[in-house]
Amino acid sequence: MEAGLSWTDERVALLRRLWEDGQSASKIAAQLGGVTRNAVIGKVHRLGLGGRAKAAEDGQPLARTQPAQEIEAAIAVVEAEAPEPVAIVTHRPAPDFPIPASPPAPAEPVALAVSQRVTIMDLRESMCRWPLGDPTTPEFRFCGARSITGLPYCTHHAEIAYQPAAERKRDRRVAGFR
DNA sequence: CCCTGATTCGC
DNA sequence: GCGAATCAGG
Repeated sequence: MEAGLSWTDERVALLRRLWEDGQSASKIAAQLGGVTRNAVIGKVHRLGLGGRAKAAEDGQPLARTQPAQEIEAAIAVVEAEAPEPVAIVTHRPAPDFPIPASPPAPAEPVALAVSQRVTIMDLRESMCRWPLGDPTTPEFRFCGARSITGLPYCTHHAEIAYQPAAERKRDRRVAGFR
């Protein structure tokens, strides 16, 4: 996949998604990889975009949790890839999702029996969509383990994403972003 | 000086 | 069509 970078349908779909989300050109460029912000801006104009929900110009990007954005971006790509409209899971993570930018722990001894790590290109409907790493880098991956049927996550990450309110209120969100 | 998008124009 | 260089602005 790291072959000839160009404006493939997938990359254009991701570009559209992120741009309309209010992401800056430089951030989009970083996320796409292999292109500069100028390239992104140029493409945006050629696509006839250009106007979007102003809010990120000098303020913050439109809210929404980070994971939600990555997941939506992934879904956008998956949709672009799919030959025909398949039933796509449009789950929204819990409001108080763990923060991706600063993982609880730097690294752990890899006790992960469930984690293949896949890029956006290899992510399939049956795979866990849990984001791993910094989405602004090319190293960004998804968990990729077998997801629970009907849910976007594997058993492990589903536990984190769907914490019962009862347990959650007593900060039981140790599992963090791994 | 950091960043933002907009425009131009050689390729 | 593409994107570096450049411009204008915060």
